[in-house]
Amino acid sequence: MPENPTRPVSGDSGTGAVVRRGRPVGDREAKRAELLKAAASVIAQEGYAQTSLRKVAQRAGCTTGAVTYYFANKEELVTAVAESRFDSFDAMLATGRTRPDIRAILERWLFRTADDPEFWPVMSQLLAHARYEPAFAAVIERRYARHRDVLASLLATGQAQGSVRDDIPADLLADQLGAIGDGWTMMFPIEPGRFTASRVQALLDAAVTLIAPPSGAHRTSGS
Amino acid sequence: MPENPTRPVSGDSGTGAVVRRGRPVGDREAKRAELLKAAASVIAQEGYAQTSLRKVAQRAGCTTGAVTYYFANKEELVTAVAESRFDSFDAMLATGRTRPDIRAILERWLFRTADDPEFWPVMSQLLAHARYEPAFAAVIERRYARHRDVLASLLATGQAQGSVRDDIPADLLADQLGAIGDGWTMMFPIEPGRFTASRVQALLDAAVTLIAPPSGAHRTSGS
Amino acid sequence: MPENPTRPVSGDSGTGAVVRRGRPVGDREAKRAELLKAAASVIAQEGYAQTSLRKVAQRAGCTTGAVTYYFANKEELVTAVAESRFDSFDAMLATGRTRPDIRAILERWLFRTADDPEFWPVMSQLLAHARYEPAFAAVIERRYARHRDVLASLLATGQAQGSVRDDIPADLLADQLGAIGDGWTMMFPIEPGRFTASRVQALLDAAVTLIAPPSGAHRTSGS
Amino acid sequence: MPENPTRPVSGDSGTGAVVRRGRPVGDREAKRAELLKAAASVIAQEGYAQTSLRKVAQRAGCTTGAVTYYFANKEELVTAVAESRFDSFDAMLATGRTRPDIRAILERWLFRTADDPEFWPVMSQLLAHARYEPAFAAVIERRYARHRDVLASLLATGQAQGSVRDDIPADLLADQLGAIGDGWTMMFPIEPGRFTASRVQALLDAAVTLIAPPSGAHRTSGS
DNA sequence: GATGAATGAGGATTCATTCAT
DNA sequence: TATGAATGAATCCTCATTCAT
Repeated sequence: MPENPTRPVSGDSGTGAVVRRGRPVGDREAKRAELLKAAASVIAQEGYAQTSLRKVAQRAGCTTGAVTYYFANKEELVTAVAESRFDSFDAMLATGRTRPDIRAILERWLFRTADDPEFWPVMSQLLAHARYEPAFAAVIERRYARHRDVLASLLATGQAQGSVRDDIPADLLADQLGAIGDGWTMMFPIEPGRFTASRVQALLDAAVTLIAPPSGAHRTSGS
Repeated sequence: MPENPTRPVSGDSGTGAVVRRGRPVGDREAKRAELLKAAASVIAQEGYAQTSLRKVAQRAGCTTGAVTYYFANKEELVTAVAESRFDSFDAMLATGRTRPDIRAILERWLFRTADDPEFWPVMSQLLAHARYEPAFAAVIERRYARHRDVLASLLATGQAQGSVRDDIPADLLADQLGAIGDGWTMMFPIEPGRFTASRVQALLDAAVTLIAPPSGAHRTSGS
Repeated sequence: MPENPTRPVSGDSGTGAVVRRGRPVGDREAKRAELLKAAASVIAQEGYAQTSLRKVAQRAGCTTGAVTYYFANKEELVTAVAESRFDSFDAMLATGRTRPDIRAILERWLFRTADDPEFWPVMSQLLAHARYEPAFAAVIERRYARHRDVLASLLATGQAQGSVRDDIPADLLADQLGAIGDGWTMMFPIEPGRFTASRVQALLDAAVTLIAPPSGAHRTSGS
Repeated sequence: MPENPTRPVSGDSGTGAVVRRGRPVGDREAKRAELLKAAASVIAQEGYAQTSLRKVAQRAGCTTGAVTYYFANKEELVTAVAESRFDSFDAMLATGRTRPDIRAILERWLFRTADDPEFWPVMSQLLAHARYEPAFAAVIERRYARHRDVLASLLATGQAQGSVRDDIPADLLADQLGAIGDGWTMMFPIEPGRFTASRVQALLDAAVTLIAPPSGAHRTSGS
């Protein structure tokens, strides 16, 4: 009988690369990552309510027994999916952290879809379900708080440099931008047609203008 | 074990109406509204994924058969719930339309919870599920488009009057505010503790400041 | 009220095999055959319209879940029943093929009940339902065509040997005999009392006389 | 409360014409005939297993209450459908009874579809279900016995006139022809494509040849 | 370590029937 | 006379979970 598989994964497991350190065979983490990928895929394509362990197993090309072997139960699987998504989001934010270009960061923040088209659908499903799965809500709360802190300190830096308006505290600005990101996360899967490239650019310009210092305001164009 | 089906049920169903076999007064719409209320309540408290017709029936104090009598299937029920929620939101917006105070409108818009504490949870569940129920996504799209138009024209009026910044087109501003509202709709059920009255006021102030004309910017306080 | 699902079931399921949770010996085909037998039995005794997966499960001494585990859905189960019936009919025809006695063959063909008293009722139910289950009609068509071919070639041989009238093409004779078999298949379950042994013998004699060469006609006696 | 509606209809009600004698309004029999037609139509198109009172009511353009008002229960409705089908079959046979042309009679007997394309499907469904509905089997038995008698006496007449072979008793011949008719009744709905006009003619010729006196045998052609 | 057979509760939906109006 | 609201059991099917192998 395996050791209790309830131990959460804390490594970066969201980039799709299979992590292989030490023993290269029978890698438990690799198998878990594989299942997480399959689970995220099912959630994105079928919706949380229609996600079943059976479908995840089929997508991963294994048996139902394997899923419950690697994850104690459904809740644990879903929670792990959430963790891995946040990992991948964190990795995305970390990229190019060298030059803190506020526009580039916002772009990644608000339209976090570049490399992973399933990111938005998955996150919207997880967010919606968080309220009803306490262990799961905890993950969201913890990770979101961290994100808000990162974003707030980024904005504070911007305010100190004069590139961000300082008539609103950085933490409130971070909350507003976070809410905008969440709002788009929800709407994008429903109305993808409304989010053309040019519309996204215009929305981004508008967001930058909103948080720019008053003197730096510049006219943006609608779609 | 089922009860003898020939014995008429005479218990109180909760609304004070006595439930009987046979043909009661045919107030079809009232009964539908009652069921919609029950459905919304279940969705809010249990989440969409855990909502079943059986639970809705129990909450409404009737049998499952009664639910499927009034609504052809689950999809129809849920879609009707969505419509009714939008109706109540529209009614809320219409109230006090006489003086278009931008702050009051935003308050109602972004924190649409005053009279209906279940509004946010229900909407967040419906939004999340819209993608996977086409008939349902159609309702969302149609209603949201209307809302955005209303908000955009409101903001355009504000721009003409000088109370709203005009360096961003009204439709883009409306989109941003809509996204903020959706974002909070999602987060509020997950982290209600974060949305204290004072924090909500601060967020509202910040939002007003964001869309105010540059010259009218005024310092807001964080939480 | 359901029993505690953690307690393993240990009762005898009727066939002598002890039913247990977990992974038993994986004799998939044997279990399927067992379920098919149960299904045929239910169809024969209750009629297709009153056949449910639950009844099949009860007859087989297992749970409904087990049935849907071995057969994706009802249609697949019923189709498999049809195939297995045809298999058994084919096997019956093949028996004693050594001496092609036309009367013995007809007897087996028209009164295919010798070893399996449920054969007629099952076939009549399946036949009647075939029209409304395409996947199922396909099985019937394919198998019936083969049977007609076998019968026609048999009759052609008889014609060549002079034991079968040759003023009617063999394929038409085969169709007529096939129709007679189907007709009796339908009527036997409804009026079993009419099919006494002597009446069956008389019908068989009459059928043989019908297809005998004119010169070989001999007087048969009624019931 | 209406009088007990269990009294069976015994008039000719199968030609589709609405019977109106005496009081022309509120004609109970007319309404029943209308419902019977709807029921037969549903049985033919959906199959017995998929026939529900609701569907019958929809097809007839009335409420479910109306159906249970005119027929005590489903069994009574179905039994009445059977009676009406036999009525229409009897009427068909009675037509042109003046000159007892054996071939014309057989044609009507075996291919009773000329004026009512739903006749075969309905009869095949009713036949298949008869075994499991005693009240219903009784109707079948009684009516079939009458038909066999009619056919047997017809054949006996033919034998006396020398137009039918007399080496097989008339009652056995009638049974065989009846079985052929039933067999085709079953197969026609499943494989309509096999029953082309020319094939039907060939089958008919073959049947006539089968029962013709040995000396009168003539070569028929296959399809 | 990993499988997959089996479970049984619960899912949505359909149904024949009842009966107050 | 005729309606249609309401019932509750039964339908097929899916599910997370268990566990002998």
